Amino acid sequence: MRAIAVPGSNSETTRRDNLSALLREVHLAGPRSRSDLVALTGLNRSTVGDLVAELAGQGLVREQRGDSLGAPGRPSPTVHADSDGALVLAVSIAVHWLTVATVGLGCVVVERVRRDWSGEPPSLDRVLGDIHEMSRSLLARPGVHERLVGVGVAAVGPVRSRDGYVHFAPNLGWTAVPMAERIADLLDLGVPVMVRNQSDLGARAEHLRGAGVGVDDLVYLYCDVGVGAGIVSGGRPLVGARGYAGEVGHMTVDPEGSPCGCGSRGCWETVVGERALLRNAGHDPDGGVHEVDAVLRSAETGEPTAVAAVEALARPLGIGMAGLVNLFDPRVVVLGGLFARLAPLLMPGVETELAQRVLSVDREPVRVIPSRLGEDAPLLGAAERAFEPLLADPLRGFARVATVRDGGAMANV
Amino acid sequence: MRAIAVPGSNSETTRRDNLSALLREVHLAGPRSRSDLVALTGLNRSTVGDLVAELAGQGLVREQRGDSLGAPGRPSPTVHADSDGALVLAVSIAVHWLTVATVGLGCVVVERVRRDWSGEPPSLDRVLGDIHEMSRSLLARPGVHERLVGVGVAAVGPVRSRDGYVHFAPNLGWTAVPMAERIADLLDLGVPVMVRNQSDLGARAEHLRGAGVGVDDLVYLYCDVGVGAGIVSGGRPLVGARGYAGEVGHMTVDPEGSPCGCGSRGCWETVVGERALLRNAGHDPDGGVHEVDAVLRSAETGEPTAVAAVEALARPLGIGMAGLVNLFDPRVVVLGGLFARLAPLLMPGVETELAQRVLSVDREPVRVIPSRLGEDAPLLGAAERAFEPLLADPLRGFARVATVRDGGAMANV
DNA sequence: AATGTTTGTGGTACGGTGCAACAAACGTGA
DNA sequence: TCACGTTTGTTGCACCGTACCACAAACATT
Repeated sequence: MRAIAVPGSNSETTRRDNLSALLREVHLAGPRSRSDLVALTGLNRSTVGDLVAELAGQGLVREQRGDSLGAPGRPSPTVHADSDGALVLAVSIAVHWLTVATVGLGCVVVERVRRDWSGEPPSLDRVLGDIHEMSRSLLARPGVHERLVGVGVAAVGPVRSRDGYVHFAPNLGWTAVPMAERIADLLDLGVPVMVRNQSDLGARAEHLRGAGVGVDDLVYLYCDVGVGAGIVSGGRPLVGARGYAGEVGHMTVDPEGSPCGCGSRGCWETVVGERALLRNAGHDPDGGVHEVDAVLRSAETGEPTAVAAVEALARPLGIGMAGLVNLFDPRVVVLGGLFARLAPLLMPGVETELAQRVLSVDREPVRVIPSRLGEDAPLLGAAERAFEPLLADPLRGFARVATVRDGGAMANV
Repeated sequence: MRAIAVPGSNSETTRRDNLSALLREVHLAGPRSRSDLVALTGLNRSTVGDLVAELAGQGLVREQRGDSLGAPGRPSPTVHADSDGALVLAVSIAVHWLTVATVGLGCVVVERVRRDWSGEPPSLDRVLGDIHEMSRSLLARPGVHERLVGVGVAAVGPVRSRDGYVHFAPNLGWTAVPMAERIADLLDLGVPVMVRNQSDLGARAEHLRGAGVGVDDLVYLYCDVGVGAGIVSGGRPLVGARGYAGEVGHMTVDPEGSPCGCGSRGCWETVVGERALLRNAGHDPDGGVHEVDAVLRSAETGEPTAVAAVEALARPLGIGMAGLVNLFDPRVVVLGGLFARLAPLLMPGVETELAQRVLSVDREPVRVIPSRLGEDAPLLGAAERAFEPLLADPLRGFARVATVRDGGAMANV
């Protein structure tokens, strides 16, 4: 017989779902009066009072005397997420830098540390060592351990969602890294470690707290060195069967094009990625962040070859983006990473291709906008992902787990 | 304040969800013993008994004495969906033909009528007239009206899910058709009329009852005259902000390619669609179904130019498919419509491109398989879509609606 | 200061599922 | 043929969660 299709509901699931809805609301949307929560959920006043009291008892939310804003009637107390009530450790691994932060409920960054790498891409051991060291200083603060509910990691390359395994990261030269397991062993915290692709987490952050708030269908295009996308469709992240969805960088755009690090040729990434920009500008394609900065500064001053190098990305970017728009029908495309920095120079060329190639149905044109969270998007997305089990079940979120590498049931969330 | 994010749960929603889970199970998976339902849902024996009794009271399911299959213990009665308990009218509009059917719960086709068009594509009025006439004979059967819960329509071209509006259908020469409204006015049945794109509905049918049963992540590639895709991700259909997701036919594959009916140029559809096949074979690109049959028969006998014409589709098909696989990370790609008929000849070339261009992470290779439902897929998907409101809320499914054009809350299901 | 409005609070009612005991229906083995 | 173990339906009751109602508290208005 088939596995459980839809597990049945009972009073426990009802309670859990309602607690989850309230905690998620104050976590994502900020402080809310209790009467607002009544209106939002449609639940009864007494029920909301009871639920909020339970969340407050767990230390997850706090209530403050409501201030009357000139309205008649008894003021409703304000409920807000307690940023000390639960914490996560968020890690963002990029090709050129590493960020580690402790983040409190409500997505409040408590403390953050960043380390830049220059020259050659760092080895895996170097990165793991840095994560270890930087985390230790953050976790040493009093009370942090007790309130820690998870670790979220944004990684370069395709990540298998089931167990946070990174099969390869061509732009870092890594292969076969059981990333979640390595980090879990390293930190030994007894909380779940969730590893996801940086683009997927960037999309999550922009959707929940950035340029895509309130937009349930968006495509987030991210360029670190390679190019990836995170897709939110119907308010849910698109993950795919194993977690590899969104690998737009390796769509073939020219069957006879240049070889790509992935083994194929003519991948989109070879014509719109960081290396393509540097090559266009006559710089060393592997020059890294400093060379990119140099090209950007030149382009901003109007230096012709630099401007031309940037603008040469616009057409293939626009053509590929048009395909993505036809595929996903998003309301918004958010440009992240390098694309966000290049946005002013890229937009005219991109818009030209979109106008020509997006299926012109009745819709208002797709809005293409730069990221609002910038380089922090993957980090904040990692934090949000780590909070997810607590938000889904506020009473069990603190349970220490035996298996610390992701969670089967929550693999595709 | 923001709109309701997550409506609260109470005992009513619990009851509704559990009734829905049971009805959906017997509708989709066929007859189930009550003890199976207990195991599947995790609900208590008494609860399942009560729920089944309520569904039986509504005439939606029936119980039969269970036959003991040599196992000890009291036999559990078999619960099966009552195919007379609820009916939908399913309509499938293709470029070359039209099918109308009444379909009972459990997706039992009660009666079906098909009409082929030859020569020029039919006018909108002709099609609507045929739908009217064919439906009337099906609906004239005694008892049909009372048990009818909805109308599902598979249409050519992008369909706006909110209201079933077809902005244009280039392969039929239609523009600006409020299809759901037109059909609702035509039939005047007082039940919701849901119009969706044929590829989206084909994907739904293959997912629920065809080649993709049990596969929660699949891409369904459908070729009627144009090329479209229906995507199921995480068990849910991908719809996009307005319902236009999956328009793969108009991804640019050659920026300088031939012009397409959509106004752009170099669209995928121009190199892998029906017209491309006929052009490759030296036939009239607009020759329609008879010319296609002629090419297929020649190819099957090994006639070289016909074989070459088919095989010439394989490479661009494989390249584009590789991009889709990288984007969606499906477990299965289902070939529908013309692609299913061409599958044996196309597969070698397609597999070559996939092997080269799909990001070779640890996954087992994507399986590319032909449709199991063939030309019926969009029809059955339309039926499934029409059953959805009943399955989601078995007690209210029979309520006659004032607004018969789709449903706001269920627009993106 | 009186009044109307809005909201929190506490007690009770209602609905849904879970549980335990019993009965029914089967196969097995003496 | 009958006693026994096993599995499952059935029934009455307990438990849990939310809804409802009445009342009190806290505000603005007049």
